[in-house]
Amino acid sequence: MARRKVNKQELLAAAEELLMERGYDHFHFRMLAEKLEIGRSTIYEYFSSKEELILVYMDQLMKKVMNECKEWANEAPLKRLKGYLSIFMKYTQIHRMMQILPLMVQTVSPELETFIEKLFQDHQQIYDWITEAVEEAKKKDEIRHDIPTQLITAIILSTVQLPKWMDQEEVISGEMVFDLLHQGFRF
Amino acid sequence: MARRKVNKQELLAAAEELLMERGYDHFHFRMLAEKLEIGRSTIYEYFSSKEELILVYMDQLMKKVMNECKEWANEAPLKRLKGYLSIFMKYTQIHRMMQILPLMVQTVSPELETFIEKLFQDHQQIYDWITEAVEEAKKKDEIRHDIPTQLITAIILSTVQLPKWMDQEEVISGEMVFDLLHQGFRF
Amino acid sequence: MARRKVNKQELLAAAEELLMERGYDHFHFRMLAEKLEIGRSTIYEYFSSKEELILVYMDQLMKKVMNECKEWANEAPLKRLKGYLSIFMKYTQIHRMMQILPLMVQTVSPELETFIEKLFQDHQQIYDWITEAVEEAKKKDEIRHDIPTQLITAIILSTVQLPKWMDQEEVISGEMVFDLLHQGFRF
Amino acid sequence: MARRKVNKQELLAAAEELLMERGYDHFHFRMLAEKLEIGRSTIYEYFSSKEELILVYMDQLMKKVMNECKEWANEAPLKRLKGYLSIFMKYTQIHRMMQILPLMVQTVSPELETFIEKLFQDHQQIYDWITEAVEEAKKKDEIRHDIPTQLITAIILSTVQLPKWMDQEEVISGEMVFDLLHQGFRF
DNA sequence: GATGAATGAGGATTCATTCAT
DNA sequence: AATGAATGAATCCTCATTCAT
Repeated sequence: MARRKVNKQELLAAAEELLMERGYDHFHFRMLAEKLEIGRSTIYEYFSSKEELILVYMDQLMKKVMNECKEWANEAPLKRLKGYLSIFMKYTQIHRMMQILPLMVQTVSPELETFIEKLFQDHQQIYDWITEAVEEAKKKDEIRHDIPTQLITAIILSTVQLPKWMDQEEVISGEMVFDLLHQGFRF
Repeated sequence: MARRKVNKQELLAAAEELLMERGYDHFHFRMLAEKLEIGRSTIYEYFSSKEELILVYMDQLMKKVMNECKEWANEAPLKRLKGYLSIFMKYTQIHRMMQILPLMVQTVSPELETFIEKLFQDHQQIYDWITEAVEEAKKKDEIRHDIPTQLITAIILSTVQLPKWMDQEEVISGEMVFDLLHQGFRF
Repeated sequence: MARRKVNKQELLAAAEELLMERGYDHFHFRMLAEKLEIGRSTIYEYFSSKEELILVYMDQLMKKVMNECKEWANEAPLKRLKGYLSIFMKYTQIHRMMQILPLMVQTVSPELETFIEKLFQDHQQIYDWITEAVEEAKKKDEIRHDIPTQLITAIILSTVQLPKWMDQEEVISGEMVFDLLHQGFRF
Repeated sequence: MARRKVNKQELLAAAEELLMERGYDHFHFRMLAEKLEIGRSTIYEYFSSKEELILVYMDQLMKKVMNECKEWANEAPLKRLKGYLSIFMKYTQIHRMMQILPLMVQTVSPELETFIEKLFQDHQQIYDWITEAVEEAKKKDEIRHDIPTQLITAIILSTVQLPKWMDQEEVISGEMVFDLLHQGFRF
């Protein structure tokens, strides 16, 4: 009776909030429907299953991150790494997402499996971009050779969730984190 | 009928495995019972609810981590940090656990709320130990003053999940990660 | 927007196909709409409910069968029976329909109940025509008196579904089935 | 609170009644649960899905029919046919069942598909037994050679639903139907 | 203790149907 | 006349939990 009008983006935005607040499995269509004040079944006009909605959401998120990463593609390797790092710190959700993904593989319908694979590939792509930058930097003797590339890549990726570990709303710039990793915290 | 003897520890160990494999929400008593070849209802002889089991598991894990941390209490601050870091890398599960915890607050029965609070306090305790060590080190001019203590603490805590980001079985020592954070990756 | 013109007959024809393919309960308006490439809600311009559509379809089918039956009305009883039999074998759908009908009684809205009754009456009418023919034939000593009229009627009606039991495309003439029932299969 | 005790057979028996009364798709677990005065979810302790329950029911029915058929295996062909015919008239449900089966193929999970195939094979088996009997009888010149075996088989199978076409409770013996098919209804 | 059996509460989905354009 | 969008009611199913033995 009440509300007549939703669209995919609105749904995805509301879903993102809930997904972050409550986590993957505490995320129900009932909640989503209540939040938007629409009927539960309305959601099925836009997404054919809960899984599909989540995957579409993840896909959009991934696309945004990848596009931002691409903007740094032509920069010098260290600058590029700094850029990546700032991006990751901005999209904290990605980390949760990559934890959820493997769990979904078990539940999901075959049609959606391709989707999941694509997301894994995208993630791998990002991983590879970092690796490349690190290796270029090593070639230019800008990064120590005695630290495995993998470890550097991993530590940069793990900044994704730095904000979670910090007290509340304290804002930390990518700049500063990069500096910490680059120079070390030694005096 | 008297199928098998079990005990709390066995239950907790099996629960840990499942919890790590399938995540909090795909963790069911049915699986747990099957894994141990016991009746589902038997579990209730040991834990009065699923939540309780999980919280007890978390508590034990936390205790282990805290005890290992205490062993380093009298070391010099930098050495202590290195020690902490190695511990965190060993107990990757802690990270997942700290993600689950806030979700549980919403669901849990009042009696267990105290339990959750205690876990948060424990976590805070660990956080404080790191903070202390960082600050001592700063006082001794062993750590740069221009980096917020909070950020250093956070980055040390976030190593907890480094192994997750790394290619499969590649083993990274706490030593090396500490060195990376300490000296930086610059050439 | 003005996607396509449809009319009642087109709808009924498409409905028949689906009804035969998928059965009463797997018959959905969504399918019907897709098949005709029209909007789902458009169907409601022609039929006020799913039940109504099905009943109208049945009614038309019944009318066709009855009309064909009437064409044999003035023939000699045995010839008439042979005629009926050929008709029934042609309209296999009738059998399914008569199975569905009793199920609908339970679900249908009061306005449509009259409709259903009418269909039952039509069916009864056909039944009566056969009965009449059988009895006339008995009177003329063309049919054995020791077999209950009811049984003969029933067996003639049951030929309706003979084609279903036969291997795929094998065509059997009404002529031959009548001969089988008439002479028996004994050598 | 109320009733504590059901078993598979009780469930299957109740299911049969409902299945016959309401048809395949108007058959819900809610009804079944209400009929037995048990909780709906209790049914899932015995059958992992609605489809499974129905298939198990069908399987049992088929087994009964086949066993009764086997009892006639050593009789002379005509007597055997008479036997079969009586059996089919007794198990009217089989006809409905064979109509439902093809519809289920589309809905059912892969594990149950094997089940369905088996049922089809069983049905084919029965079909083959009739065919054999007819052919033996033909060889002995007890059945006319000018009627296709297939047709005779089909007409015998179709007796399965004779009772449905007859007025209410009027009982017709297999004996009599066989006689009708054997001698024909001609005077 | 240990268990099998029963269940309620809650979530995902489907589908006929309504309604504003 | 035709439709897209929204929805409620009904269904299947899962799972933590209880209870009698």
